[in-house]
Amino acid sequence: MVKILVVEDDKDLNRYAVISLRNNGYEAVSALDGVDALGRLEENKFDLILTDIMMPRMDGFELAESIRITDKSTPIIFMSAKDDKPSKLMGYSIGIDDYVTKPFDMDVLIMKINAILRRAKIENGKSLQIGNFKMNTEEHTATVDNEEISLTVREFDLLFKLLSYPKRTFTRSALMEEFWDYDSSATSRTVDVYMAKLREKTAMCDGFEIVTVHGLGYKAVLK
Amino acid sequence: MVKILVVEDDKDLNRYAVISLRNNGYEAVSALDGVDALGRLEENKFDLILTDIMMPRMDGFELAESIRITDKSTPIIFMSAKDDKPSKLMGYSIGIDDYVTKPFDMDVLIMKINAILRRAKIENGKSLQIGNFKMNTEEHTATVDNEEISLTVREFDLLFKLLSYPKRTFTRSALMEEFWDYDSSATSRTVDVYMAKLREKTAMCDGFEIVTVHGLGYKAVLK
DNA sequence: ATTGACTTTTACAATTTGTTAACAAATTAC
DNA sequence: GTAATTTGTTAACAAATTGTAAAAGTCAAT
Repeated sequence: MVKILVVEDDKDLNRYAVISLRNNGYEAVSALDGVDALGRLEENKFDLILTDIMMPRMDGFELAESIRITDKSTPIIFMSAKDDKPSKLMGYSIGIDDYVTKPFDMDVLIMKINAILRRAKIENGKSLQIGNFKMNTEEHTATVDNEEISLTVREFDLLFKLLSYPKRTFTRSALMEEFWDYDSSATSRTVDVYMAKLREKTAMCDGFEIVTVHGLGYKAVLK
Repeated sequence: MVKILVVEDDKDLNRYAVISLRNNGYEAVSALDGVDALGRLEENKFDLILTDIMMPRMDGFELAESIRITDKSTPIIFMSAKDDKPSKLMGYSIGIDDYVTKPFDMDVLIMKINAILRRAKIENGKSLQIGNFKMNTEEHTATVDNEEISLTVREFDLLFKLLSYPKRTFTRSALMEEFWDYDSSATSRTVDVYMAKLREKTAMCDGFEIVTVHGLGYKAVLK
């Protein structure tokens, strides 16, 4: 599930944005100003940040700058009543991804978010087909030659991730960071066990193969 | 040099965009309509496409759709006098990255382009090509004439480092400090063994050579 | 409480990689 | 030119990583 942080001091607008995002299949969390937002960011990892510019305590510029110090990649979209050029240029120079002026159309904003997430390669679940193998995140199903194979949640997540980025190598720790609880004490060897299970379960797949990158991790390779 | 294709039938605006982009350090090529654009795209690879919507022969929607059939990744920005919502939604659903309405401010457009290109680059890992040899850190692959050669993590790291700074000499201790654990007790002679292995594995490469700098260390030299 | 599905750990074998030592070859210092 | 030093190369051994099966742990549903 894609997580979006909505930072906006106008409670009505905040609520409207959060609800619209949820209706569009996103997980949305609200924050009322920059300071509040930084707190949320410490607790959770978000896939995108949608923030107002003018806010009490800490404004959008300061927030974006503060985020970009440590995090160069999480997409940031500014929303503001200000349609002035200096604000836009300022935002872009800090490293934001887009800018919408209030009042904005929610449908267009959703599309912008989709476009940016697609570019950032954080897609909101979908289906995937490689050779005779299909996966669907909404139904949580996986089939080989239209024959369903049962995968546990972990297996599903890991396989979907690997297949979403074929050829790209993932370290065990990267995978665990993504799919295991922050405080999980599981050994990284656990990943190996899952890979063995996945290899067994996907043995009949003709389109890909799970390859070990010795000393690093695993990757899916198309064939 | 980043190459941008400007597709716009209004010759004055086309020229203005091309010149502005060039002034901002981009290489810009102009096309007058969708058909013309597809022709340019066959000749050349572009890093971004900036296109009008309403054009004779083939409009922006058809062009974007046609591009997205084979190419899911090159960023596309629509520019149009139409500020209507259906056009925007239509564009985003085809898979464009952004939308600017005419008359647009060139400075803001430049910033948008920068933001999108930054995002598009973060997406693909660092890669490197020298002659018939390619390396990709994300995939952790190395190929000579598109034939994959297997490198261990150490070999990969060392080679990538040398090739990232051709002609620059690295001492054994500098390399070990970078790629070995700080408490590693390995002799610096170990590096020599790696260089021997790398020379053997990259013997077929026509673009570079690993050269010993007697008394100092090693460097990659382009040829 | 028991079952059953799933997750995690453990242990050991198999495999791959890293390191060293030895000697040959090349380079430099004298 | 010769000795001293540095580098190239190889192969053997040590160390680390990975595969796998089985045991143990967890947790929710009955």
